Amino acid sequence: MQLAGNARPGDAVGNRSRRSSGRPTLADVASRAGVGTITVSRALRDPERVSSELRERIDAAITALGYVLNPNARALASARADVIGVLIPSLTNNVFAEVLRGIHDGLGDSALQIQFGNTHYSADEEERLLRVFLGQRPSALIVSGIDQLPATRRLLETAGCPVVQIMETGPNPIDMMVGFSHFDGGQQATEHMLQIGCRRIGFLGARMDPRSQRRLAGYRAAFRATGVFDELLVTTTPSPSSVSMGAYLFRQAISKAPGLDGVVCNNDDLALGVLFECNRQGISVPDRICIAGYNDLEMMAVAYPSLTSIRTPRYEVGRQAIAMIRAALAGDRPEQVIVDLGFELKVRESTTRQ
Amino acid sequence: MQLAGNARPGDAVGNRSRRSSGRPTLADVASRAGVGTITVSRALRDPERVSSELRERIDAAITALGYVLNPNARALASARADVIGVLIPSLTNNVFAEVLRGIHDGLGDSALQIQFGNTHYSADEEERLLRVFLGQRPSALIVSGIDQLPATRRLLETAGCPVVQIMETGPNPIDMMVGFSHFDGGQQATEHMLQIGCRRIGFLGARMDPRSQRRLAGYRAAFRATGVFDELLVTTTPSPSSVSMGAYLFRQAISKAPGLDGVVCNNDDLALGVLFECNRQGISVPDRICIAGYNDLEMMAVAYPSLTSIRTPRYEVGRQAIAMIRAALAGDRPEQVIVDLGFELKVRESTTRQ
DNA sequence: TTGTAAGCGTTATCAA
DNA sequence: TTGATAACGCTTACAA
Repeated sequence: MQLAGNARPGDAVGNRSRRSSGRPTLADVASRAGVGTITVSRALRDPERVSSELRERIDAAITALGYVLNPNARALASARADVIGVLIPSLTNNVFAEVLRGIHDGLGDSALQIQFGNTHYSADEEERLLRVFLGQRPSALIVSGIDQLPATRRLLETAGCPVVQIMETGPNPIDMMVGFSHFDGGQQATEHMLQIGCRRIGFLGARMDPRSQRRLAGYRAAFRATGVFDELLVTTTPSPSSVSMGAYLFRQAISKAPGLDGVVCNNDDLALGVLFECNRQGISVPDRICIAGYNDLEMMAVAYPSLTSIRTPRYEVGRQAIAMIRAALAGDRPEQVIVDLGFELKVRESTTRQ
Repeated sequence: MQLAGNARPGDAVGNRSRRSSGRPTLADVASRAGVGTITVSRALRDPERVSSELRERIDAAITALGYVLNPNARALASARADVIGVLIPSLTNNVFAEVLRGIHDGLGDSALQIQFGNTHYSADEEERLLRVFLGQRPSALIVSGIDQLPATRRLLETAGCPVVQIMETGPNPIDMMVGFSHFDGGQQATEHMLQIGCRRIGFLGARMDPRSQRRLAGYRAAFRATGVFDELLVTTTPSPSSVSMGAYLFRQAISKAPGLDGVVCNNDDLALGVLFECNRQGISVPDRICIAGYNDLEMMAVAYPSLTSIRTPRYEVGRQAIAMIRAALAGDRPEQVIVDLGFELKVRESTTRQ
């Protein structure tokens, strides 16, 4: 990396205008290697198509010059940026942070970059960001959930690139989908509690975005088969989810729904808050109150008592989304465009009664 | 937005080559408004410098055409991308997720975009990503911590754009710095425990990145003044931090350091794990063991007993970093290039003895 | 397999 | 204040 010594090859110094960035360009590499610029371009994109002799000379020149390709010039010339636009509703929600981690890991050594947008759970903001992203002609797009606005959906349908809806599955994919059923998760957690003998099972929910709504719907469905339902058992808030919100909602629930003997929570933060509040009030878990969370964050298994939860494959969702995009970009679009990664009910001490 | 109807103005259809993306360009806007392209460009960048009459015609044309500026072309022509490169060590660590949130919020309506890189706590990966970022000629760079490799530091010093080191402060800023002292945090938490009467205070640490090391150093320093130190009190692991790791480290600590009566934890996840383990083993908190965490995540105040922690201004660090960058980009570089945002010891039940 | 010429859509330069 | 022209660094189209 003799950047200082000869970043500017002799034959180019004179030509270099004041506008130049001063960094070596493809042309610099080409002239140093004694080949045409297009050959260097090809050597970079598809080494197979360049003779091994030239390839070696080019590689040497690149190393000597410390050359780095200018992605803006590439994007401009090819009318296509090596960028995947990712729209997710929250950064601080651990669940989406793990999706993002899966996406990054899925990228591996590919040249693709992630352009990330935080919609703050707003469909309007999602559409606004999408328009910005589209201006860059991204290679692919990832959006969260399946409840896009009609106009957003139209934009995505005509985006001219692979689109993956993540975290949920449903009937009408825009293009591809990777996720799991939130309805089933809510239902299964509730059925499990009914099975172990709970009768007055509350539902605690915060934020209540579309996925939360479907978990709630699943909870209601579980009662239709077995239990006796009471609207007072449901306690929700549009406010963001947090551990303290879990404690707060539980206080509300227990005061308005007499005989409460279990709570199905919208997510793990709420569940942890419920556990703490039970500890504080001296309410025994699981003897008097059973608790179930959603997502199965790492802490659930360690809590005392350990907390039952629905394990969701969020990291895998990110990886799978990228895998499908890379396949589509490589020309072989996956046959299965709707991938349901499922979930797993992790039964722990908080719903285990002797 | 009559995109469908006349996205391609009549006078441009014939000229448009097959390479074109099909989207309206600056030239399309210009010809529709009856002005030169450069005038449209100016109207976009600095409306003040264009007469109000032309500005109106241009705005009308932009709306009619549904024009969106091509950032790649802009970056290529100006040799400068409206991108801020952000290098942080982890995505799933809640602390950095909040820094990122602060950064995003600090951006507000500015045209700046974030390009994010995950170093996975590796200095080599940091340098590799930095080289990639530098290829895009970013408007500014944000890096985590103050322990860059010498070569990384040199790259940053010659990057030719504002650079902010975040999450820590120290003596030799590359350019600017926003953070707080981890040494002081570790020291203050430990001194607090010594004050309330603990004598055998353990230190639990995971990951042990440079910031963790300095917290540990602060912990040691607290003993120098008051307590009697014993190397057996320190239990660390290079493995990532987690709640279960907290429980695990505590089991180790209590078995090797007889008489342990308090633990200062590297972060809140570990502290929560300690609390759960104490619950599990029937060890009373704070009567027999006092606990302190680090960062003061939201759950700490809700836990039962509530957990003492060092409140760190991570969201504010992100906002402040962007504020300093925007100021520098606007031409008035902050006078104070090292900003120490401080921290606050939050004393709670886990270190409150009657 | 390699090269030439002509863009890609914007902005810097210089002139009017 | 406005505009014509030439970059910016790369890739597509076409030719050899």
